[in-house]
Amino acid sequence: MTTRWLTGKEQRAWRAYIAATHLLEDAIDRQLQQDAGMPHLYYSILANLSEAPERRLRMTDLAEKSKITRSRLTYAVTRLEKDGLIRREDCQWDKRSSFAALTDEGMAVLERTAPGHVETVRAAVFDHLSEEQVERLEEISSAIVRALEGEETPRPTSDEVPWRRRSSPCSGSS
Amino acid sequence: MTTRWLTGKEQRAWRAYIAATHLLEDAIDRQLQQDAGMPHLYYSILANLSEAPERRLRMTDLAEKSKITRSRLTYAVTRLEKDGLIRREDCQWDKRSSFAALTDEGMAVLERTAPGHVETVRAAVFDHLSEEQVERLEEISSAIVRALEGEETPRPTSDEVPWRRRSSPCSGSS
DNA sequence: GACGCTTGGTTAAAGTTTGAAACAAACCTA
DNA sequence: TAGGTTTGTTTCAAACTTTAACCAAGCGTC
Repeated sequence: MTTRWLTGKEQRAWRAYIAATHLLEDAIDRQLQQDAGMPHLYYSILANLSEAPERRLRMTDLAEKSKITRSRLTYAVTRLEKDGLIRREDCQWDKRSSFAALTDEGMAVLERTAPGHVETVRAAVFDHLSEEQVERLEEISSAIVRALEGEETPRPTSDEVPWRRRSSPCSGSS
Repeated sequence: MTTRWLTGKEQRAWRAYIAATHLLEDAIDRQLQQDAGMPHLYYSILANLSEAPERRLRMTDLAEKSKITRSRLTYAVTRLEKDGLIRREDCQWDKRSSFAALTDEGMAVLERTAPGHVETVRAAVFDHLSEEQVERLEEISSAIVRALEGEETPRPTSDEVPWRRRSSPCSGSS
């Protein structure tokens, strides 16, 4: 099968995209490291928790929301726990599970540093985009996410299991 | 100064963008690790070299093209040199500099694995975008790059030095 | 209710990245 | 041309990521 190479237009778009994402991640990491003492990933872990019911999530759910592996999350949470920004809690319903819960101090850090973070994102991205471009960015990004979330396990080989992950059982109400 | 928070639209775009870039980098890393035995960054270092005159670049220029720090590049080149895909060469004109040059074996690896890489990029991105969206993606990405390359050194504090990096002196002709 | 499979989470070791500091060659200037 | 500065690169330690086990708790079933 002959390769479907990228067209000139696609190639330009691809290179610009790669450059943009790398520069952007670097810039955000630098800013957050400076102002919050942690890289972007760790910041968004805290942010994810802050939006969850009771400001806590099971490790697996948090990993999924953060799009990272569980082991990577374990390391991050250990570090953030040492810093006093996160607390681990046991799950009553499922003795295997454990929660990561945002502490008050963690919430405080988040509130203190959010403005600077938003400002960085604005300065790097949204201040330079028209409303129409913002919409396109969302469309394009979503298309990529769909394409990549669709495949998940590359080859189930036999029957296509239309398996749905059950929604987390014990992140329920008060 | 009151924070200019992201609008709902911007927030959706931002989250989709973050998710897309992370999933995409992961997918590409997995594929290249599998097929070429190296992560995306290392692959694009080789790719950058393959397009340079004489298939070689000074370390600093290569770092700049690859949008990474020099120390990160040093590590990567050391590894790729061990693998026999890159060779270091001294610079005659400036004894401080050194070149990284793509070996024939490196070129071969690139040629062998490029089709699979392109296929992955297509499957994740371009197969799902209209021509118009590709153009927007390029526009948007370029805007971000401009925003971030513009600032470089955050605060020259005193006078705005409109300093231009001189183009690499010894990546010239044969 | 013991076997086996799956899920939730951690650990250990190897690999990579970062950021600051070290070095050496090149440059500038009095 | 001696002294200080800039530039190109590397080195080192600490932080982070990955990969492949590992353990323990739930689940299914015979």
